[in-house]
Amino acid sequence: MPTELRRPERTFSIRQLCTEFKATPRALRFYEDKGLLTPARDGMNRVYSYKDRARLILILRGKRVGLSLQEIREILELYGEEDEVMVQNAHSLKKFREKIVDLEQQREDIDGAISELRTACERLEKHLADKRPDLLPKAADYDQMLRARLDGHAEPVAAK
Amino acid sequence: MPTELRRPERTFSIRQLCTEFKATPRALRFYEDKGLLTPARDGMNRVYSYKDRARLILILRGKRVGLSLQEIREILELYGEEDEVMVQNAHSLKKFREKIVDLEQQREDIDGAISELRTACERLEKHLADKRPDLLPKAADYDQMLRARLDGHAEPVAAK
DNA sequence: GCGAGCCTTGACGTTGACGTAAAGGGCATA
DNA sequence: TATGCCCTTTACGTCAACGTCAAGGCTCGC
Repeated sequence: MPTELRRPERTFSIRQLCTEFKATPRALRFYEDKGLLTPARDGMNRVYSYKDRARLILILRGKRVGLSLQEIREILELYGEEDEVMVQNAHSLKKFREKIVDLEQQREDIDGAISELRTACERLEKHLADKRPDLLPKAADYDQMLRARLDGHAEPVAAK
Repeated sequence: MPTELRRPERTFSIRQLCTEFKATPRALRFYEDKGLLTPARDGMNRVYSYKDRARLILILRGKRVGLSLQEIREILELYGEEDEVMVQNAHSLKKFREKIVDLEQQREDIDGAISELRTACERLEKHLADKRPDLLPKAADYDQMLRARLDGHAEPVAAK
């Protein structure tokens, strides 16, 4: 086989995906149990396709925004059946619309929480600066941490 | 007593707060157990002050953005002790900063999720328009629903 | 041929955030 | 005085989302 087995038909082992996304095998199997993933098999072993990987990305992001696995599954199912016996999909549509409203609400909540945390931080900082200036951490550290996180995250986690 | 016992010193029963914020008595007692609320007592009964109510609002919002009760408690504690024996608060500061980064990440996730859900909705709508136009819900309904939610929400839930 | 290291399938344990049922007290209205 | 309705505490149950063994199979390298 030639060296070019790059993007298109690549497959992944469970461990590859796990280290790539900082998940655990147990979690991936659990998602499979719940019908969110259905990787192929090579004998006994799971073989994940690029599509599976894409689904996993969606799953993880869904989780981060607070969707239940159940909700995530419903969304994912939409991207497959496309033209199945869908009569009750009017129901799905309604639920999705509601979820959008929820998420917009959540966005506001987050903005609020962020500004509150910022305030709390400022107060703490001032307090510390007054009484225990020795304990003040370097601001630069956080700049660095922030940058580090903003690169990686949902997209492949720095697979070293 | 005069009819004006409005804003300042008002107190609330557990049920009042529950119906106002769509919580359950069990939940409020649970928060108390965990040290997030400490309402006064009238004999055996809990009496919530305006400050307690404010804390409750923060608790509920914290929950909506995915904070654990533990984390929420730490934030709330900051708004009271102000100048206690705080040496390890440098640690809190660090944790809050990290949480801010988390939340900013989460905001991005939500934006992504929203646009994905919108796409999903559009596809579903088109599909339905094609095959089962009879099932299409009226768009106006959602305008209404959206408005209804954007008024109420974290602030008092329409206490009818 | 055998240990290391990957994988598999059960099956039970855990944690957080409550739900739910039991047993009782306090006040009001019929 | 009895019937509700609200409150209380104590205690056990539940649900999601895994974690954590246990027991076993494949395959590589030596």
